[in-house]
Parts: sequence; C-alpha cells; structure tokens
Amino acid sequence: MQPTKTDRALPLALLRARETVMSPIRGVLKAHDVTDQQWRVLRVLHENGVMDAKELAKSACVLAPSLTRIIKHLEQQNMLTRCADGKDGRRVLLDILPSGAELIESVTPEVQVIYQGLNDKYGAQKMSDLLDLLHDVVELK
Amino acid sequence: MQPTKTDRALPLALLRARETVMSPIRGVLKAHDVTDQQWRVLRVLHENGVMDAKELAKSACVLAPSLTRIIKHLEQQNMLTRCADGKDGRRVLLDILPSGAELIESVTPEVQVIYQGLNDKYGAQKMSDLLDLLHDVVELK
DNA sequence: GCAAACTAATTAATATGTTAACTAAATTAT
DNA sequence: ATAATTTAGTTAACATATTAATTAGTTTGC
Repeated sequence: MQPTKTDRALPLALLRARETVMSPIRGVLKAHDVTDQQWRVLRVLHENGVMDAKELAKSACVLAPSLTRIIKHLEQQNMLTRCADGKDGRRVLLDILPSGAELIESVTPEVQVIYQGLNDKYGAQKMSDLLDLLHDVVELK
Repeated sequence: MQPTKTDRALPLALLRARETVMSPIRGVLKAHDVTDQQWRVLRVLHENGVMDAKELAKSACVLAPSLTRIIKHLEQQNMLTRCADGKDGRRVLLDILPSGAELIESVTPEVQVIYQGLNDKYGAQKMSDLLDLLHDVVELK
C-alpha cells in the first residue's frame, strides 16, 4: 500500500503552510522578546479574559507542563496574574495584566502588516474559505 | 489596534487543525517506535528517492541540526544510507533502504484507516479543496 | 593561483517540548 | 465517613528544537 503523496497528506500540508506563514512573524515576535508560545498564550487570554490553566493550554495549543513554565515567565514580567480558584482548590485562574495587553497592542500592528500582505497576495476570499475549512477540521475532534 | 480573533488567525488555526489531525496518528507512530519527524523524513525520502540533506530538511520541515540527529538514528536502524556527494564534497546524499520502505509499508495501512475516517467525516471534496488552498499558501513563499 | 566570501553539514550550548511520576484537591462509591 | 478514583497542576527526566559557532568544501574576485 502506497502512502499518500506528501503534498496531499494533511498533517504535512498543514505544517508546511504554517512554516510559510509563521516565518516572517517569528522575526517580529523575536524583536519584542516573545516566543511563539508566549504570544499564543497572551493572545488567547486577552481574547477570553479569565481562564483556568487547562482551557488556556488547550486553546493556545501548548501542553500543561509548558504552560506552567510560560506562566511563571509571564508572571515575572507582570504580563499576567495567577491565583487559585476559590471554588476548586486544584484549579489555577489566569488573567492578563495591563503590561500583557500593552505588549499585544505594540506587537499587533506589526503582525497585521504581515497578515495584510499575505491576505493581498493570497486573496481575501480564499483566506476566508481556508479559515472556514480549518475551523471545520477542528470541529471534527 | 485589536489583534485578529484567534480562530481567524491563520497560524493558530493551522496549528489547531494539525493537532486535531495528528493526535490519532501519533498513537500509530508510537506503536511502531517512530517519531513524528522520523516519519516525515522517511516519507519524503521514500517519495523522492535520493536527496541531499538540505532539500530533505526543507521538504520534511525539520531543521538541519535535527536532521543530522534523525539521520544518525535512522542510519543505525538501517532505514537509510548516507554518503558524500562525489561532485560536491560538502553535500550529503541520502536514500531510503529496504528496512525503511518496509516500515512505511507496515505503518501506511494503519494511517490510511485514520485518514479515510477523517475524509469520510469531513467530506472528500472539502478535503481536496483544503489541500489545494494549503498548497497555495506554501506557494506564496 | 590564491585570498575572501559563501555554502553544507555538523557540533555545542541553550531553550523548549514531551512524557511520566508526583502532589493535592475534588468526586464517587461503598 | 472514608477509601478509591479521578482531575488539575506541577515537578523531574528526557528528547527534541533552536541558535550560534565550527569545520570542510566550493565559488568568486582580484
């Protein structure tokens, strides 16, 4: 039995696409001393407000132990707060702080320029279609 | 300036989709003692035949130093060969060996079952559209 | 022809990801 | 009520990714 051609194999196709899109963005993040993952964590938190660690990990696509480390780091930089849930002592609740929001404010315009360029070259309708299709993939789970 | 909603941000959307798709496949690969990346390297090599390390790294989405390690490992298992290019002494040429091809042969049917299930649930036409759109993203670079 | 610049691959150092084991808290079942 | 199970998060050990420096080979420009 022959394997699927690599450019028609969804996992590798997704990875290659992600590499293409992320490579210019990584430069911007690095200039602001934020890693890929720290950026995802902050953005998800900024979008959703208070979340517990498990939700946040899932939504930002990081594993729990990585999140522990990332939280520690962002906490030291006053980007977010971390406090125990009163109702459930196991849970840790996280929220973004003004410094975290400011970081997002300052990085976003630079990232948007890159997205905009991508959108123009790729086509807005196609981009929208692609995002819809990707959303449906996640829904399968 | 507000950042794009995380489910409309292409890099995170790609990552979430990839996680969804890969998670059942990882189980299969693990059962055969192959990592994600070793599997990508072997598949690309199986598909293309002899390649130099740089091409292979790019095509399989692994960095050069990772590839060095992966090659060492797969070489020890007689999955691939590694030899210097006669024309250009810097280049290393790689080729898959029968053991590597056998591994692909034995893993492929199990992976195909998962792909097939995905294809059925998601829809063959949509899957095809998605792969086309992903291909176009890579072409932008 | 040879020094300077460039390229491919590897090695070394560091950071991050990943898995497994552990701790503490909540839930469930008896 | 309490023992057993489950869940959330962290810690520890290990593997892999990432960046920078190194080595060896090739190309370019004088």
